[in-house]
Amino acid sequence: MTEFPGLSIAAVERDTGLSKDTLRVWERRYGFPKPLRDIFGERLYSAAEVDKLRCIKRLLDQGFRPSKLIDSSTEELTKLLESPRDAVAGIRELPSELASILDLVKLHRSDALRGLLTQTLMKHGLQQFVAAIAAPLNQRIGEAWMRGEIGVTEEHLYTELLQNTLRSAINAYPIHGLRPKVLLTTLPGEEHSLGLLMAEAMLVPEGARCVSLGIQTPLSDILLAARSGEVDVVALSFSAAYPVRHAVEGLTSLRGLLPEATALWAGGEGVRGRQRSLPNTRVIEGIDDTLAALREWRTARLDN
Amino acid sequence: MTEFPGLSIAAVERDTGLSKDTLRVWERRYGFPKPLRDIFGERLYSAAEVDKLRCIKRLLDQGFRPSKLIDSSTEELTKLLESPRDAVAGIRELPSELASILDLVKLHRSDALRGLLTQTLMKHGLQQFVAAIAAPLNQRIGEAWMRGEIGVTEEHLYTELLQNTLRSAINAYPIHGLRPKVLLTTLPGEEHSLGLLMAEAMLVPEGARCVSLGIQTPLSDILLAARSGEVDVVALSFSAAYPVRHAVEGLTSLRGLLPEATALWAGGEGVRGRQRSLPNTRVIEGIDDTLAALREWRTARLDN
DNA sequence: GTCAACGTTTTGTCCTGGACAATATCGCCA
DNA sequence: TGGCGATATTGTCCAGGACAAAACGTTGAC
Repeated sequence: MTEFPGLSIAAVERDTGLSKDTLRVWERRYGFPKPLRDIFGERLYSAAEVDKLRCIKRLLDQGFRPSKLIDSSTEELTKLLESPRDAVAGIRELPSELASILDLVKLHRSDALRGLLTQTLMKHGLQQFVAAIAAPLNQRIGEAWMRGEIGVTEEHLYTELLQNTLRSAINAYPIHGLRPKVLLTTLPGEEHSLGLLMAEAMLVPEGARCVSLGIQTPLSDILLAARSGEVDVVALSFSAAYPVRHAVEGLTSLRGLLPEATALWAGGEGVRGRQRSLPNTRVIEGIDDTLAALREWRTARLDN
Repeated sequence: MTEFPGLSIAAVERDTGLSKDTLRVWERRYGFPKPLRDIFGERLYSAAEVDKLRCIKRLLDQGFRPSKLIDSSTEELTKLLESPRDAVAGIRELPSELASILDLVKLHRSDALRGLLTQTLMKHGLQQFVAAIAAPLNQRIGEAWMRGEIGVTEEHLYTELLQNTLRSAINAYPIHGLRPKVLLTTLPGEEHSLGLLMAEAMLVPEGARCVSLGIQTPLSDILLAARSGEVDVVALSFSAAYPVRHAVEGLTSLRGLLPEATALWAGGEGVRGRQRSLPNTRVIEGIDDTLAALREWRTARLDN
């Protein structure tokens, strides 16, 4: 490896998501980061500094304040990232925004809805937004549709706009980590993609490397992709509408064909409470449980 | 509607792709843009300024220099954008990027692919990206899939990532204009959503107000939405896989049921060359034709 | 006339250091 | 315990200076 000189401030902005202004003001106030300068006084950030900045950014998104983090070492920060994840499960009463969104859906106020979704996402961060807003909302919308309170149009509109919001946020994450590499998709016949998208939204901020294939990938192609791509986890989503029998059959046969080292996760209403029928498969009970599954995978990997 | 005060510099950066630094230095050097200031001296850009900036950015991407453009009116810039698109921007050497993207798809390099898509989009602007990159690429991928050169996995991966990229860009447009209000969807049975997304991506930068319902909206619900929502145009997308007979039948019956004042557009491979069978429906031949259809609607509206 | 080399202009990005709005945190009192 | 000002923290904005990289224009040799 040739000694690399360092990253420019623009590169660090892209890689960490911290604005140039923020990087400069931190240096002024806290003395970190303290990048070298090139011949002409421009900042050159080291790889170590960028790593630490990435950790800090992630903790920031979880509600920590910069001053509490900036003096810690990268190791301490990493530990903090892994262990005490109550922050996400914490604050749990956001019914006001939830109701507002639901109202806008019923009124077809698509512009306002788009704005409110984005705004709510910004305010709570991606994971909180998914866990506390999007997931409950999906359920409400589904119920309302069953009761005939809302029509197909409203449900479609909501799905589209939520998809835009989530995909924007996912796409904006500068670096999708390394391990585990998670392959996300659904079996043929499953029409719903929101579950997949929500799972991806939970995983990406944790530094998991997500590869989504969207819905309806044939079993043989899932296997092919999992084998050729050095995939650590195959994650499938099943909506309430998916026949349980198909889900269990598909998962069992997939489990038999996948390499033993590859984990298999199954989530969504369609498999809720089916852990007993699915040995060697991790059934994810509710969107929060995604993070638990991830933590389990990581600790298991440390022991080996 | 309440009079909106203006956009902050951060909003304009997101909206136009011009950095804050660039915006400030242009103001200093050229005297444009010259935004108002709020109580506390912060810039507030008007909608007109942002429109002009968008034009300039697009021309910049085509090889013009700022100093030659900055004194022209928005009308002159628009004319420049429309007429000599192929003459000046004869720089149609996009096959290199196209080939790179195709290679990355084949190699499953999802992270690199994501980066390249975003980067290419930034470089060419949303509309150019769709017309010159995304649309041809779709065709290539489709052909390669038919010939067995690529598998389901690759095609799914490509679709997902392109969707992320386009939805991010669409979602980033802060103000979706006012007229025409366009309702985008597909008839039941259509599985492909990329055509819809590309159409939306072409329309949104033109100031059309797009409401997408995603795929597979029943005819009755399309009618309901069109009537209740004061929709000017209903736009449907048909992939090559969609049975022509169904398309023609669906469109004909929809045309009969929609108010006369509501325009009906149909696009995609599935209806290409079918204008003769579809009176009072505007068949959109190719993605570029979307803009022509929009222009027609607007001039027709002026005459009335 | 073509093309390479070199000086000039244009243009985007980076710099410093100051300021302030928005938000979080703390201390107080009911 | 819970509301509510005071205070501290933090991100973003501003001005104006500077310079590297790229585009442009000119010259001269072949």
